[in-house]
Parts: sequence; structure tokens; C-alpha cells
Amino acid sequence: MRFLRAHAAITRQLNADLIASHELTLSDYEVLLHLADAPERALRRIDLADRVLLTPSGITRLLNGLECAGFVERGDCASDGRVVYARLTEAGLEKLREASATHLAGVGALFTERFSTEELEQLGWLLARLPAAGPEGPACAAD
Amino acid sequence: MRFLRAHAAITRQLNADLIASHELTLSDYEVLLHLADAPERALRRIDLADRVLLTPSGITRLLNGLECAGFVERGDCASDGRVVYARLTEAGLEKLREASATHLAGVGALFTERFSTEELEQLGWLLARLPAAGPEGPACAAD
DNA sequence: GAGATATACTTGAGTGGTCAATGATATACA
DNA sequence: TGTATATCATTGACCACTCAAGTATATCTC
Repeated sequence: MRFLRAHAAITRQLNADLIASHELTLSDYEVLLHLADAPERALRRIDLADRVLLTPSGITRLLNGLECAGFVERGDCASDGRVVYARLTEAGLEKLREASATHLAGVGALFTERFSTEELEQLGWLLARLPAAGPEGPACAAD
Repeated sequence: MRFLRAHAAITRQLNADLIASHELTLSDYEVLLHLADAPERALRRIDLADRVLLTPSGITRLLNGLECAGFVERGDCASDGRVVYARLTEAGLEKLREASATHLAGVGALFTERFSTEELEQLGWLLARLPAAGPEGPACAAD
């Protein structure tokens, strides 16, 4: 209960901050982040879906927005005609850099300034035992 | 990051379980739970909004569904003409009882069986320091 | 007691996402 | 080689929710 409330409140907050300052959804941000971290700055849509916990159709629609804004571009795969890569553009990388300032400040206010290093470690350790918390993604150190 | 992922995955899971077995959203469930715990089993809509972290309009629409299903009824307030109470009906209480079996089993699988009592305490203690985690609500012990 | 201001709720329009169905390609195997 | 099955992506229909605006009632202050 408290866990659920806590998260809900936090995501809202971070999301609102991001939208207010950069017109980017928290999901948008996460997608950009994962792309920036991937080899060639490109990822198959389905892998993206896995990483940000969205359905494939959610990813399609989200990427429509980012492509339209010029932050991400589509790319075909030579060896598999079914896949369509999402590749981060220079503009997207730039946008991510700007947005990360906001986001990291928000995260800082919520976590870093609120807990000691040991507490953060403890928290991370506990949460890692939840299913689907999955392997480390980019920027885990900060969150 | 991990925190956000963990929560997102968990809420989805619990929500899906609840919908599959009782056609109830996780928010619906939380509303019923708060009502059951309130004096007279009734709450002002705005208080409900605070407790389940939804906007007033979200509550209005959610309650439309629950009223339509007969789980909640509207009630005027004698001393303040603006407020409309949401009161849990017998059917609603019954529904809550059924649903809580599912929900608590889900929570159990995710938390209770995964952490020791001390760890749960630790987790609760850490999370309580997050903003908006707010005061204890009903059933906090289990979550 | 008459505004001005604040509070409780609802509504219309829009958003971010889901699910189920579809099309296209890839893989496995008789 | 051809058919069955699985996988990747997209689309249409829908849902839960938000925001901004509107209505109605309450409270405060002069």
C-alpha cells in the first residue's frame, strides 16, 4: 500500500516535471535513455518495449511522437525484414541531455537528498528481489 | 530506475489479477477498501481523491462505474450542499471481501513470501520517508 | 447582507496507454 | 518444398485518467 502510493506519487512528480520543462513524458525519457545507452544508439522496438515495460503497441505510438519530433528515426534491419529499429538522432541525444538535468535534479530531491548512501544501497538491494525489477539498466546508479 | 520499474511491474500485475478475477481496477479496489474502513462506510469524494491519489474528476468517473455496478451509492450531506458522499453498499462490501482474497494472495506472492518480517519493516520504514507516502491507510500491514 | 473568494463536484476534450486482430516476415519440419 | 507456427510491428477500438472550464454551495470581510 505505502509502496504503491509512494511510487505513484513519485512517478507523477517526475513525469510532471519533465513535461513542464521539456514536453517529454517519463516514458519518452526512458526510451531516449535506453537508446542512448544501446550500441549504435538503436534498438528493436520489441526490446525497447521490454525495457520500459510497455506493450509493443504502446511503443509504436510513443515512437510516433518521438519520430515526429525528430528525436528518433526509423531504420530497417538488413537480416530480418520484420524488425524496425528505433535510432536516436543527434537532436534526440541533445534533448536527452537537456532533460536529464531536470530529471536528475528531481531524482536527487526525492532520493539522494533524502537517504544516506547505505540506505540507498539497502533499498536497491531489497527492491532487486522483486520480480521484473530485472537487470540493471542505464542510470541505475542515480535512481 | 529500479524503483520505478519495480513498481510499474507490480501494479500492472496486481491490477491485471484483479481485473481478470473480479472486473475491478486496482483503483476501484483501493476506493472500496478506503470506504470500508471509513466511519459510516462513507467518504467525501475529495477525501477519496486524496487517499487514492486521483484527481477529483478521476474519482467522479471511477465512482460512476462503481455506482452503476451497485457497489457504492451517492448520499447528500446535510450540512454542506456541495458535498456528495460515496457510501459503500452491502453488495460493495461483499465484492470487496471476494476481491481481497485475490489481492492479498497477489501481495503475498510478491512481498510476504519474498521478504522476511524485518526486511518488510525496513522497507516500510525507508519508504515512509518519501514524500506523499502519507499516513498509514487501511491494510498497510499487509502491503 | 452583499460581494469576493474559496471549496466540492461534474463535464468535455484530450492523452497515454491497453487489448485483440492483422499483415508481414522468419523458422521448423514433414 | 510447402505448410504450420512463431515473431515483429502496426492498427482500430477502447479505457482510465488528466486538465481546464463550469456550476453550485459555503465562508469571509466590509
